[in-house]
Amino acid sequence: MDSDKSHIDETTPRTHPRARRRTRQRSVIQRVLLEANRPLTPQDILLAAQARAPGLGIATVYRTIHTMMTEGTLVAVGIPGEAARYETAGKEHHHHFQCRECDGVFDIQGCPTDDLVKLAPKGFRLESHQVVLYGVCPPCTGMPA
Amino acid sequence: MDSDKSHIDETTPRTHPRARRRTRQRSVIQRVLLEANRPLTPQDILLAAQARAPGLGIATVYRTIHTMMTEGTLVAVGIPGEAARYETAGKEHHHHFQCRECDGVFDIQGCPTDDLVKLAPKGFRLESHQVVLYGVCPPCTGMPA
DNA sequence: GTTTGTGCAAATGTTTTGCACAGGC
DNA sequence: GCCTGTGCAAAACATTTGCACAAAC
Repeated sequence: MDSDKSHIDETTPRTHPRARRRTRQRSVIQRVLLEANRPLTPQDILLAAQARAPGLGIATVYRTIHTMMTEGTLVAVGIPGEAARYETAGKEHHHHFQCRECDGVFDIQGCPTDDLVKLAPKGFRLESHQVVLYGVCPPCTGMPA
Repeated sequence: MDSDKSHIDETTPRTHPRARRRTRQRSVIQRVLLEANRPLTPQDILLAAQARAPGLGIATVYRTIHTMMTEGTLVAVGIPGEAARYETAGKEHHHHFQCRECDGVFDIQGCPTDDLVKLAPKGFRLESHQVVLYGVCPPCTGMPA
């Protein structure tokens, strides 16, 4: 659906059927994650990445996720009972809102860090935290987005 | 590849090969959930329930989880990248702490509700929320529990 | 040359579903 | 009798891993 060279530098020399696109798929995945302004599931990432690099496999998505999480450049966002979603860690510290109507996840600003720190019981070393708000997003309440 | 009766003594009245334990397994599962004072994974629930009702199947665990979530008597606790954990909803409102060393999840008391309410952007209808703190638990820091 | 990243497919793990049947009504 | 809950097994879906080989160095 897109001629590779159109927007992917990827310097693809296009030699054999399957001899190409051997350049860092990771960069493709990173771009997808950077451009999304909300957490994505592995499947979301796969689909978006395949649009840019056809043939990219799900294994590469998972491997890249793990690599980036280890590096600390990606964070997992937990949504109860659902597949994990991931987003780049570079962003300003923030939290999420999930709409129970459309299941969409939105970034929200602000964080009562000081209040959360007080929650950690004695003896527990607090390193990070996550807040998820649930409710209904503007479109789903009938309001304009 | 095992003769059923060979090792399932388990107080099995042993009438027919599989004519027994036909009573509400759900009550067994509910008891397990009530007695646990922390969120459990479906596998945790299965093991604990099987100790009380041998032969109870994983499908029953999942079906009961769904039923109870629909009723609102069970809530899912989201831990990024891991299997969902569940706990009874009746408890006092609280949140969780997960140790990154042992992966254990602990209940913690207190909740800065008022501060969290302020986080919801205009137009978003806030219905509930969840806070997860991450760090290291006392045993894993070398301190006595 | 060696090392690394990748696609593919198989393996593993998790959750859901179809079905037959026991128990409660 | 009918309805519901259940065990079992298979299916569906999610995630990880082994392997061969191309690309990068």
